[in-house]
Amino acid sequence: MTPQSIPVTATSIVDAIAADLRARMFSGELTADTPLTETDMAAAYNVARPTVKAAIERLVAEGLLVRGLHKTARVAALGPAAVSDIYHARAYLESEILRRLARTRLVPTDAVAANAEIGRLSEGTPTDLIEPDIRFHLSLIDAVGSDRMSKMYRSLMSEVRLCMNRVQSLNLLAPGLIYAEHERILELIAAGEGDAAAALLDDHLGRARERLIKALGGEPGPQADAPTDLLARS
Amino acid sequence: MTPQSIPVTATSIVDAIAADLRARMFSGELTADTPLTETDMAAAYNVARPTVKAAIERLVAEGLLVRGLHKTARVAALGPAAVSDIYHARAYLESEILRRLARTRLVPTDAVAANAEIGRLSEGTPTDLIEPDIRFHLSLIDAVGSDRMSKMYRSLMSEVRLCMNRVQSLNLLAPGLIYAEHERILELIAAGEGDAAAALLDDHLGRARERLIKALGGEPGPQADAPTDLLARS
DNA sequence: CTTGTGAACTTGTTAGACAATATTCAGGAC
DNA sequence: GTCCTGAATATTGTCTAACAAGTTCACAAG
Repeated sequence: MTPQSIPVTATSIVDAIAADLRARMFSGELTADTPLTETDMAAAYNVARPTVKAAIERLVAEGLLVRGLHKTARVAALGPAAVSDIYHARAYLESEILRRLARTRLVPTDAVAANAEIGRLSEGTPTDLIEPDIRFHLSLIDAVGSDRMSKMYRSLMSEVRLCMNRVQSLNLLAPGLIYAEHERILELIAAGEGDAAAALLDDHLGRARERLIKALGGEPGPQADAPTDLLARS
Repeated sequence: MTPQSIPVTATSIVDAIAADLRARMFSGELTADTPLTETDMAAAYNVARPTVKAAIERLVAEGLLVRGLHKTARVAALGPAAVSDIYHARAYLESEILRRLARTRLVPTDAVAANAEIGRLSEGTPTDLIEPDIRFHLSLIDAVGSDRMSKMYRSLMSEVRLCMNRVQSLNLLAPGLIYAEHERILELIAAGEGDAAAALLDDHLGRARERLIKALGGEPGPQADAPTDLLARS
């Protein structure tokens, strides 16, 4: 999957640099608010400035970097508000997906395999659970076969991975509970109970959201969305 | 509470060119498969090639242009498979949104206004209905207050606008019916009947999808899209 | 008719440069 | 001492010119 050679000769240099920067952000080497000066990056990768500039702009479009006009790009510092938005969006996308899967009672085999791996890793460190957990949710989305849905959800998950390495104390994951809830979700899909599956997922993601926000030092406000612009219609 | 959001239009040349190209694609001036050669565009806009290159790459990331390595970028030719994918994704996003809105029984005022405009335009040409129709659906999404959901839905709608001008015979829109169904959706939200609202929207978008696919000369298969020439990016 | 060869065109990337803007830091006013 | 002001520095936005690498198409050879 990941292009292995750090020397940037694989496909497109811009692609390679963007992929490398992404990996370094996910691995925690590049922490939040780390500035990525174009000239420095160009020197580090031994390429010209426009090349690394294109890679940076791509990551800005993905939301992993932030930059203002004439300002140095920095690794996005996803705060409580961003985490809340990301997890709400995840819930919106995935709960509807569960309803559709439940209609056909189709249980993706990849999701089963990913959760089985989570079950086996109950003794490992919480960090090891991140990858299989992401695979579990991604396989559910991919099962509906919509390229655009998969792409959108992957974009959200990349932001999740970015803010995951902000909290060193990853005790926000309870392996046994996660495994059990995933398993229950798969059962509800097989049983055709879409509403129950969606409700459980809402709870599942809602608790993860609150824990992550608390770990980031924010107030876990249950909603705090849509304050204006709404009117009851009689 | 919100410290930012002062609408200063800090515009760069790249942004301006990207916006202009987008507008020209939506207006139908740039039709599907139109090649956008970098040197030609640079000459047309009287800017350097890297500048227009950045604008093109941005539109490629948005899915409005397609390009292979070392190949000229062209306006995306959204075929039946792409339209099916786009409308399914729309349904996934928006039906869940309707369920959440119905829980609080809050009807966005912008959606009411947009549909009222549709009602007044029942005599106009079908093309005039596109803008208010898009505004109607966008206001529903925006009402939940998730920046990422709004961004994702806007991305889908930009693709919709792009393939709209491929079909000159826009008789796929029945103004009266659209107005009535929109109104019914708002009523169901106000009544707290999320399931019914989601089901009606599914039908609403499903019929629009089939008409559009038929107008593009494809088979309106209910699901099961064979991935064709989507996103040649490596 | 198929297959290769080559020229023309286009993009990928580099180098250096200049202008515009942001940031920083020193110095002066109170 | 603190705050404001302004110049020096740093960084990005954009341009010009150029070369390398790849694609497309016409055309000739088999």
